[in-house]
Amino acid sequence: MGRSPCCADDANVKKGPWTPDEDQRLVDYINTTGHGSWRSLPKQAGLNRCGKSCRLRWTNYLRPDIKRGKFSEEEEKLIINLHSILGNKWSRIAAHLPGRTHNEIKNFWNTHVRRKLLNLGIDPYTHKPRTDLDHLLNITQLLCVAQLGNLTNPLDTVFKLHADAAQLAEAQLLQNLMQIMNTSQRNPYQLEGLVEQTPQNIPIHAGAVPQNQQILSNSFEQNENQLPGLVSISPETAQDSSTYEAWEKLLMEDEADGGASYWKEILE
DNA sequence: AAGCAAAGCAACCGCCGAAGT
DNA sequence: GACTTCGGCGGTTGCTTTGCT
Repeated sequence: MGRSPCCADDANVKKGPWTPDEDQRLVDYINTTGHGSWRSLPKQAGLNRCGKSCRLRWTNYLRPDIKRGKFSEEEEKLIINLHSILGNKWSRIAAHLPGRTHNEIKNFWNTHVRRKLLNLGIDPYTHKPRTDLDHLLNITQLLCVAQLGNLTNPLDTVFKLHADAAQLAEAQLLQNLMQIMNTSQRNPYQLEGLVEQTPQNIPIHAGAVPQNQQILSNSFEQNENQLPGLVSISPETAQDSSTYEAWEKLLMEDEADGGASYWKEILE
């Protein structure tokens, strides 16, 4: 059924940023009489705004119990943990962070946490290591640099660092490839074998802590010290069979370049 | 100093479910 | 039961600020 757009009947209502005067009017009104019906509030408070806009302004900005300023590390960890359980249920996450609004948390997630996890190679949707092509390409770039270093001056200590990084990346890549092959043995181009377990699919029972609740609390350390398991790529980065096509291309190019295939060697 | 791009954030939009009629 | 109203939520937009060249 849905509902008609808020205040569609009144095209004259003001939109955009709130002025300090409007804020004051809204705060004064709510402090003296309470918000009551949001739809009728603007008229009674002398505001040329729609009720929805007033509610949003109050709940996201003017409420006296709102905590403003930077998120602490504890808050960040809590958000990541809760997101791994609840998914994009911002209001439910906000309920666990006193003084924080769902809008604030959502923005914080989209601007800080999401990028941070992506940089760490963690899929912000599944909270597990990424296997999408972009991420893998970063690893291959790292490998290329390391290979180049070995060719120009194999004894140089600087390049030893590259080599170490390359070993790590290679191992991770190898594991990912192995798992891709294992999960799609019948047809290497088939993605159905990859089981996607999104946070939304995980049932939440009172008192029962889902197994993956602990994932994020130590995923940073996990990412540093051990090779993570494989998960499917996130919806936003999903490239279906193109990922495999890219791999096929890489293998073919590799073979064409040097006779003895470097990638084939790794795979074998 | 100017121009541009990226990041940050407030606010809007449209949908959903609950409650009321 | 059908319909309307309302509050709430998540996704998205677009303006402002910041950082870089």
